[in-house]
Amino acid sequence: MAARTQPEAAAPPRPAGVPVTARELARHLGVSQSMVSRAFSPGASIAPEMRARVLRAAEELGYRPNVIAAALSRRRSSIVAIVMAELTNPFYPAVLERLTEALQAAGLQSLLFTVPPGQPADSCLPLLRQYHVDAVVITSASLTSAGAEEWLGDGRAAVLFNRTAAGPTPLDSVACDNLGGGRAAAEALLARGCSRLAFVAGRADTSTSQDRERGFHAALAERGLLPPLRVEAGDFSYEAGHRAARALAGRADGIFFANDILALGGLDALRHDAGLSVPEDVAVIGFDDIPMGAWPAYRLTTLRQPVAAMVARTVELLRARLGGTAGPPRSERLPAELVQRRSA
Amino acid sequence: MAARTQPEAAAPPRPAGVPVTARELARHLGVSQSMVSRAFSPGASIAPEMRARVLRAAEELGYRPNVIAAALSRRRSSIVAIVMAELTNPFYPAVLERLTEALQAAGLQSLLFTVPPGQPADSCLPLLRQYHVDAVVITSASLTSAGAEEWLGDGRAAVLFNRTAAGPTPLDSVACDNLGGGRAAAEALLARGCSRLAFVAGRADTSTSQDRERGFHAALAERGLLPPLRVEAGDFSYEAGHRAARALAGRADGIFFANDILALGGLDALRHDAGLSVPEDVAVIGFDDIPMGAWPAYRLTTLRQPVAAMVARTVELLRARLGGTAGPPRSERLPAELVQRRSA
DNA sequence: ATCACGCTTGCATCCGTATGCAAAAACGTT
DNA sequence: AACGTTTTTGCATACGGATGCAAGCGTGAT
Repeated sequence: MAARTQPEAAAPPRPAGVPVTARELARHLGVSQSMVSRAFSPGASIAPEMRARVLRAAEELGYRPNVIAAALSRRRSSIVAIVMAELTNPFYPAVLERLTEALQAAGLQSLLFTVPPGQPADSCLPLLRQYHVDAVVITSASLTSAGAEEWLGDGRAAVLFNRTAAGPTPLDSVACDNLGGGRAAAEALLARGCSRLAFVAGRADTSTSQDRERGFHAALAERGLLPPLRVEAGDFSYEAGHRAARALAGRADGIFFANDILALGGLDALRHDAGLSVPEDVAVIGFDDIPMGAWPAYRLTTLRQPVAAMVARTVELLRARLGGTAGPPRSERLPAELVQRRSA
Repeated sequence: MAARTQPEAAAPPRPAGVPVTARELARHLGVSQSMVSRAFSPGASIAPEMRARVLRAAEELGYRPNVIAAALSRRRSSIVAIVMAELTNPFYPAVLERLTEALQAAGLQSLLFTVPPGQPADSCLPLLRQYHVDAVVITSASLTSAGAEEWLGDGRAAVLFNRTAAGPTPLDSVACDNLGGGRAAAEALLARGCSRLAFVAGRADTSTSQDRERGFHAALAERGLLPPLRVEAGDFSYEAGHRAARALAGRADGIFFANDILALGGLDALRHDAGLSVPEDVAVIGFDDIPMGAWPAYRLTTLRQPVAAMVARTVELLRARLGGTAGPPRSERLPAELVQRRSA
């Protein structure tokens, strides 16, 4: 206690930019460095008054624990890797923004990795290991099962976002109910009286495209209808949607695109290239609900992914895993919501 | 050398997921841990054969230096923070993607921070300090001069991307020649024969909006023309552009929007709300060249920012600063290119 | 009053790598 | 062959905090 008022024995005025360390703070308070450490560890064995005293002094001296050192010692970095491809699809930046915010709010930081579209996220694993990230959120890409097993070795978590793994997997995943969304799309088109339906697939190897297609098919099959026409765009891009729609012009009166960016490309092709009017000649439905779909030039009917809820669930899952609350891998499916606009 | 063939004295089969350390690798080779460290430090004092031997063994055993430990020891993390706001403006995800790639290629990782639009990046500084990031790239946000001075204390670098600081500043910045772009916009509109020009500002406190406006004004002033009408959208968003254009409908025959996302909103307002045709009744020019501007629904004439070059320059600047190649702060200005499409 | 027990605290050590310094080895010179 | 240089190598320690363990303290029960 005396230490508070005693002048520090030759405390050198620290140069700006050199951070205060726990040891220095401890010396200043006349306590041990352990106490400083414990003051900042929730649940540690420390008297409430001591903690308050340390925290107050930390505030005064501008002490902040060095996360790097903590990571080394605790073998936990509080860093979450976000692996993304397709940042050019506007759906993902929105996800990224919210995810980063949610992680920051949970005391975690986001290290961003990008992979070329279509590649599995496996190529990032060595880097992730090097950076000792605690967890990884993989979105717009997937992980091979070999990669998954390699990763989930010890206490490290992984969540697939907007993707599901094929077959049994040890990975958690959060996505929206793509099957249900596909059905809803079919129902909406049928309700409009469309009779010649078509589906435009994105990348054929993605669970999103596959599930949406399966739901779409299932709804038709239940009504005893023929399966829809099918075009594979090959890619989740405006240009791919544009090409796909040109191939369908005149052959369908209701098109369900695997996502919005495809649908926007499709809409433009139908209107500007094929000279058709939407929704009179052909109805169009997309998936995601990206902002541009709502613009007057498009007024795209679509299925909205509950991004906020998906992000929240993702962070919850991560924290549970990191906290050691094990349990079997979970596959969360949040419902998609039909947003009726002009295009259908 | 003998160690290579001698069986390890009771080397426990390491559990999967626990990484090999430099010490273990060293023991395996019968050399000191320092040698392993030096084998991985370019320019360190080590015999070429020794380095080769260590690297080969590292490959075999799957050793990768622990970046966290290295960061602690060297007081350098090889992590660059990217501070962003406005991820919903499609220009920035594109920047982010390329920046991350370029940094990865330079052996740096990107830690992503988001700040609310309009806020200075200062609120991130404590976190940046905690994470001991080496450098920060600030885009779609700025830093107060107090924040800048605080940050540039010791060896830490900062680059403003697509922003310039007001007044003298110790910060490097990379942006495109917004003034020149503004002039080019004016010239293009005048060349079309527009006589009632208008400028739509974004956030008034951003250097991008200000410089583009100043260039636009300057070109008009040089020709002895009156200054343009001016509307302040208040925000770089589609909706803001929409509102601004409605206010201008009928009062201008050539509008320069501070960026593309504003211009797209404006275009839709002019066409769908005001019933005007573009470019017949009113010509429109944007800035950035986001992908959507090229879509058939818009065909927006715009000024293209040389993103790839800007990113490359940014990474160069960062590396120079981190390498200690000091020099006075630089302000890089890369030329914008007029992309002629239908809207003007 | 005595003892057992629980809560606080400090001590010592560890996390995995980098690096200054001194010892050792390799090389060139006269 | 002896000696001065220049490389290479190993040793020891620092980086900043976390944590198991034992010592110190205060409490209640007997």
